[in-house]
This record gives sequence, C-alpha cells and structure tokens, in this order.
Amino acid sequence: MLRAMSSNGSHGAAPMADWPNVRQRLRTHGLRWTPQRRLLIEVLAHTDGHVTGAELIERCRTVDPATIPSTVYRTLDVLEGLGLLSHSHGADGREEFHVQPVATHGHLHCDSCGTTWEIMADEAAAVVDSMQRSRGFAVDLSHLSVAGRCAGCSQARAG
Amino acid sequence: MLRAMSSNGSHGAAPMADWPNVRQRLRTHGLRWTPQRRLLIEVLAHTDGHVTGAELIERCRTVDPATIPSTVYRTLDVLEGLGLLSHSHGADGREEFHVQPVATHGHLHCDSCGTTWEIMADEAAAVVDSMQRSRGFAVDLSHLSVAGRCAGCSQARAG
DNA sequence: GCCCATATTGCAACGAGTCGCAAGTGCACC
DNA sequence: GGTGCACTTGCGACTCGTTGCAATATGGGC
Repeated sequence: MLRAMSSNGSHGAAPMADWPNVRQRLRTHGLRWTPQRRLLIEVLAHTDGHVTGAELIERCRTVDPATIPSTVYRTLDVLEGLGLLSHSHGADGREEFHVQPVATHGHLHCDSCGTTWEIMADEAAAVVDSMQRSRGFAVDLSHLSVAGRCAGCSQARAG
Repeated sequence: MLRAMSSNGSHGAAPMADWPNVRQRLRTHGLRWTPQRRLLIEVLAHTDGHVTGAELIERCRTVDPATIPSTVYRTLDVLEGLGLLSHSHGADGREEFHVQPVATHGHLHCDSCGTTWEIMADEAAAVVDSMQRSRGFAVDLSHLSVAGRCAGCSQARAG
C-alpha cells in the first residue's frame, strides 16, 4: 500500500511510547505479562506509525513463527484498552492500528490513487466542532477516516 | 444492531429508485440481465435504507436458497458502478450498502451505545469544505463514517 | 431461430478477523 | 519455595468478503 504519511518513517528509532512500563501497567490492571505479549509489544515498540493487524502478525512471525493470530488480536485489544494503541478502519474496511503517542489524528484516503494522509486535530476541528455543536457528539478523531478524491486525481480526471 | 436512522423504515413500500430501468441501463453498458441479478435487484428495490452485504445475501436466500455470496458481491459492485448504490464501512469495518436515491449522506456512530445516525450534506459541509479548501480534497460523503460518543452516552459517563 | 463472443456464474481456496472452550501459566499470597 | 485462582493461550470452527478459473448462458448479429 502506497503511503504518504507525514510521520518521520523512522525504522529502528527509539520508541517514544510508554513501552518500558507496559508490564507495570498491565500488572496494576490485574493483567499478565506473557511471552506472547512481550513479543508483540517489542514489535510495536519498533513500529512508528500505522500498521494493519495482518502486518503485525507477520512481523511477530518473523521472530516467532508459532505466533497465533487470535492471540495477537486479543493482545491488541488489551493494549488499546490501556490507551497505548488506537485502531480505525481503512478505506477498505481493514483494521489499522496506530501506536501512541503519535498525536491523535484521522486519515484522508484517496480512492483513486490509494494514497493516505493524516489529518491532525486542527484540520479536523471543523468536523469535531460542528458535530459537538449540532448534536453534542464527541468525535473520536483517532477513528476518523475520510475517503474521496485527492487534488491530484481530481485534476487528472478533469483534464 | 440498534439503529436510529432517520429514514422511514418502510418495508413493502414502493421503490423510489430507478429499478424498473436497471435492465436497460445494464444493457446500454454491455452488461447482462441474469436471474441472479434480477433477484438481487428485486430485494434491493424493497430495501429502503441501509443493509450489509451479509443481510442482502440472507434476503436473497429466502427467495432462492442457491444464492452464491460471490455473485451477490459482484453484482453489488456492478450496481455501484451504475450509481444505483453506494457502500461504506460501518464502525466495525463491515461493508454497508445504501440504496439510492436516498440523498447522499454519511454516518455518525456511537461506540458506546451502538446507535447510528445519518449526517446529511448540510451538516457535513464543515468537513467537506475544509478538506476542499486546505487540500483540494473532494470528500466522498457517502463513504464518510464518523465514530465517537453521542450526547446521551457522554452525559451518562459524566454523571 | 441459430451462433458465437464474452459477460457471468458457481465453486473452491484463501485472507482477515472473531469466538468459545479446554488446557496452560503468571503471579499474588502464604 | 509451594499453591491456587483466574487470566491467557492455542486451537478449531465460523463469518464476511475476495479472487481465479473453468463452465455456462445472455443477447446482438445473421
């Protein structure tokens, strides 16, 4: 999938998140620290940006081929509950996970060229505010995904 | 799934769409009129509002138990190409089809109580306009799905 | 009314993701 | 260092949806 994310696509960069304390946080919630979770967390700690569930499973499998999908998805749920992750659905409906603390943001997806951009809070203010005003609805920006046609493709089609 | 759609949940109501002419429209595009398509179109003609692919398959099966899923999905694609349908992805990422010509609209989904509301063009103007201005991006309203927490659930949580 | 090009179907395999349940294991407590 | 509760895992079955391919059927042309 072609991406045009504004995040700095760092690879082995040091994690910014609270990964070192995950074990602690799990424990204070009565949750457990298992090898499987440790592996997924390690993978996530080296992930800066956006991944699909399937990608995460694949990465885990390069380390431990015995990785079971359902375990990964369940751990992802747990981690999301802890606020370390959030997920949304891409233009094709597939799950997409976002590691924190990349600032909360939504996505803009061009149906034509497949490129995805991030929408930061200030840009999304229009939606968030209007929904809050008109309906008292609190928009979950991290889950927002807007599809349509980007400027480039719009011009190409017009021309 | 609990719904609070603003559409009048009519059941056997007369179709508003261009269903009578579908055959004609198919033909002019070099496409064919088959029993399977006829069945799906009949089901759609009596559907006013929103359905998932799985629901459509089930309804087709009540008429013809031999209905094949892939055929339904492919026909749905064709019909969408003809502009008779549009689809988006619900809060859970599942496909959701909208029969036209219910005015183009997006959806607002409360993660807490599961209710879904429609967002009409005027309400969505904020997003559409701001994306158009800042990025030249043409938002596809029919595919827009905004998640978050509704007024009722926000209050309940605060209280 | 028949023929043929090709649009469609049916099928089977596959991929993403979810769920229930029995077996296994972390870790708090003693 | 042992014990036991209950959180987790692994597994198998299942749902929704997609795709490739061979077989079939539509419908325009003669």
